[in-house]
Amino acid sequence: MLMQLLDADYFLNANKPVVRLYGKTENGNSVCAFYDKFLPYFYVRPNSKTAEAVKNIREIVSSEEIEKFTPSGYQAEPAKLLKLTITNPQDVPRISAMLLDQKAVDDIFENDILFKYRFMVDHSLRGMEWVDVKGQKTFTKTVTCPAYGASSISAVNKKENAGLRYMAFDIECIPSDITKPLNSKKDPIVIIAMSFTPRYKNHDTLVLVAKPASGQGTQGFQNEKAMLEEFLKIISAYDPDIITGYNINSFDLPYLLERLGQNKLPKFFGRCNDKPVFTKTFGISQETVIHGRVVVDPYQIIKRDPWVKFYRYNLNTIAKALLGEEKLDVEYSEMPDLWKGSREDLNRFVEYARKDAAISLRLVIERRMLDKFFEISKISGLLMQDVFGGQTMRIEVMLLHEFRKRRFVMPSKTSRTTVSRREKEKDKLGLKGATVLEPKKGLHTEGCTLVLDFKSLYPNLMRAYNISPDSLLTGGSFKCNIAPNGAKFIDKEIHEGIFPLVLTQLLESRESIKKLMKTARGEEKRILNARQLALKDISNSIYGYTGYVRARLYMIDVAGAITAYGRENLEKTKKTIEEKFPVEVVYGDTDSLLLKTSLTNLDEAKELGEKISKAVSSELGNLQLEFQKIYRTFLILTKKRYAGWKFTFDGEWKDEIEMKGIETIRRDWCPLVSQTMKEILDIILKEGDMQKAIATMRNVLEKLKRNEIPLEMLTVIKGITKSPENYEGMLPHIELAKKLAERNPHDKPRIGDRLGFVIIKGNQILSKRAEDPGYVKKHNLQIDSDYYIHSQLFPPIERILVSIGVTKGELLGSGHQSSIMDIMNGTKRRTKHEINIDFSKEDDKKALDDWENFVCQKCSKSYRRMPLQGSCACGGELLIAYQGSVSNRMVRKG
DNA sequence: TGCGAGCGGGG
DNA sequence: GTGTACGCTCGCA
Repeated sequence: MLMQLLDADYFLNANKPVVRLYGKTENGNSVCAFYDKFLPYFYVRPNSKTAEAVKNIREIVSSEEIEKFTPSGYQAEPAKLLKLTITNPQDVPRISAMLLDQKAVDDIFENDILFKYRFMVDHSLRGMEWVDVKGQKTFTKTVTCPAYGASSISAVNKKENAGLRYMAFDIECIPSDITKPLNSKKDPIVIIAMSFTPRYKNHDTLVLVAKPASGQGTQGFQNEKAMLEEFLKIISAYDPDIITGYNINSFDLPYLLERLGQNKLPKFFGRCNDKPVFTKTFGISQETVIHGRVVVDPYQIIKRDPWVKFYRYNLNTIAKALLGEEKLDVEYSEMPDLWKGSREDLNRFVEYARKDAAISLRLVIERRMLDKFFEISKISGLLMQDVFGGQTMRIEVMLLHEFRKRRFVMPSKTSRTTVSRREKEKDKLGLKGATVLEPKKGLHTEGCTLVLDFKSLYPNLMRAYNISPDSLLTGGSFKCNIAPNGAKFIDKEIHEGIFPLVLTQLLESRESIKKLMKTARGEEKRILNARQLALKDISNSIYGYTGYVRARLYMIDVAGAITAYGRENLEKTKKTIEEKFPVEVVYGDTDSLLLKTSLTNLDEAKELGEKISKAVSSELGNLQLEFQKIYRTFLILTKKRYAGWKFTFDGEWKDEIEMKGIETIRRDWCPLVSQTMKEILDIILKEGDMQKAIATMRNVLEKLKRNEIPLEMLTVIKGITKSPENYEGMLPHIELAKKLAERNPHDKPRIGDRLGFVIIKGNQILSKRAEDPGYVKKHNLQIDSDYYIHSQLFPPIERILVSIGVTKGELLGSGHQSSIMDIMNGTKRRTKHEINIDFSKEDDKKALDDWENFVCQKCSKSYRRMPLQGSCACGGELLIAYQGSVSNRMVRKG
């Protein structure tokens, strides 16, 4: 039997593990294979006490001498290790802790590989790949699908995907006390909406209601319990592979589990009957495991995508942006009334829920949200349930496959103490990051600016210089490459490192897929594209992994060698280009160079860009510098903050204003700021008319002073998430909510309401001066124009205007000295309301940026973002340093 | 400037 | 589940 591998787990039978592989046959049927001939094991580096200790631990059923390479530095000979086999996977942590405590081993390896992955790696099985199962049909009640007792299990090469069944669902709940947030222990689910692809019994959607109701695709029930029972029945009957819904991981699924418990209903709706569905909580994010199915949360996928950023991530914003579709308009605070109201009210509530479920499913299906993750699963070997996490697990499971093939062992997960030691060391010694060339600041309008960048720079550097944990030389004299940071890597003729080897496979595979894509069409082309994106993601993440303190293969010298070669390469290339071509390098960052030309003709500029690309690439040999695009005009404020009027050629020229590190939309900016900023940038870049830009700004300031800006343009909207007394600090919209409640005790703002506010003049602190725009209009109150000028408009726009040499005098120019003088004098006062531009949202586009921070060369002060002046407060030059972690906590100096 | 609390999405 | 993990922004000292 052939099946595509969807999920895996194991259960214990007489204290021995039985692996279960859940899959889909070619016909799209669900099946499960059982395999009981595989036991957990791990490796130790033995010492004089080992033999005795092993003898005394009865759980160890066998001990085998074995030769394996360890990946910390180049080793000519394998190490002599012991492979210890036990029976119950759950005993492994205890037994390895015991061996370590007794100092009965010198080292331990692979003692924390999840059992399902231990099995999969040893059988060369990867998630979403095909598996050949030889064996007999077996009768069991532990799984809900046909089961096979397998005598052998092996990987099969097959490209097609089996058809999958998708179900999205969305629950609606009513709080019993509308002044308090929802409480899953008390507040019932009243509606469950579902959406299916393919259809379920001729239904695209189905809505269950916990009170009598009727209608097309609507089913009423006596109470919550009866409705939940039907929901479980539908899941069982439809048997979805993918369960999805917006934010289901941290809302709908945990809430549903709690309600099932409260109603004394079973929590079994996966494909096995012996393990309930459960939610794991870590920090803030939650994840629900439904054995044998895949939980997909489009919210988490969209939010974590480094390539696409939205300013909000609620379903309405996302659906509008990705589907051109909006939610039905129902406020949380209306829901209790709709639930208790007329038939029409209830119907509106039902249709609201139905649409949410339908939109969530459309996001996943129409936006092909899973294509890339299916490929990541196949490439890394992770099961679908785990591909939505971070890069670390992907890399480690992928490497585990490669390690096994090449007789290497994987170090164990980094202990807490080692993590903090690495953090301290890194903090002290630092890790130099990439070069960011000093920008030729200001506006470049005369000639075109060419943008060129190195293709897969870090992966290719690793290949070119054989940079890898297992090729790093720690002693001995061998033929080697010496990196600019002093690290030595053995010549690849003697030993090719595992990282370069894996990267070569990934990059070559990507190149051949890109070739296939040229002639492919439709579905086939889409899958190829998803695969090349997945390959790119994984190859780009390997460098970051080597400097991530929690990585099993953390090697600071390896990470340092990569960036050192990168810096050397960028400087060299800059020199070469400036010597050979009539261009000036105006900026460059890590792997990119921006070259200013004297050419005003796009076609000529393109020709020059391609010529430079060819010349540099052929000189460098193993690295390719590609011509990307043209900025007809280019404005750079500081390192990492710039905007350009971009032109790309794809049969014809296309143009667009492109911004990096400059944001025009932020949640805490009123629409006036976004609009003015866009207008000014457009004028500067497309018209190059400074006077017009200044006049535009001045015009807005004056209108503000004269109260001529419509209130909508000044309104910031924020939602109330809990009752006012539960807010600790002072927030404008909460203060406003209190005021509104006092004014109108019969219609207080409720949890879930969204309040728009403007800031009015007065002597109280800012938050107390938040006011309802309608109230302001009615009572003809004065808005606080100083606030809007100082705290909203001026900070971002002043940075742009000043960078292009607009002097303060010029802004003062016309006859409004006194008022605008106030603004200028206010620059020092501004710190209080200063709004930092956050470029991380835009500039996260490169995965690499997640790993960077900025360290002063002179005083070693570190910054998470490039300061606005482009240098340290002490005046020293800032180097991009390597953060090597996703948490900003670790960046901070002690 | 540094720290700690609180929020996001969902109802 | 051979677990144990966010990242950013704001107010306040």
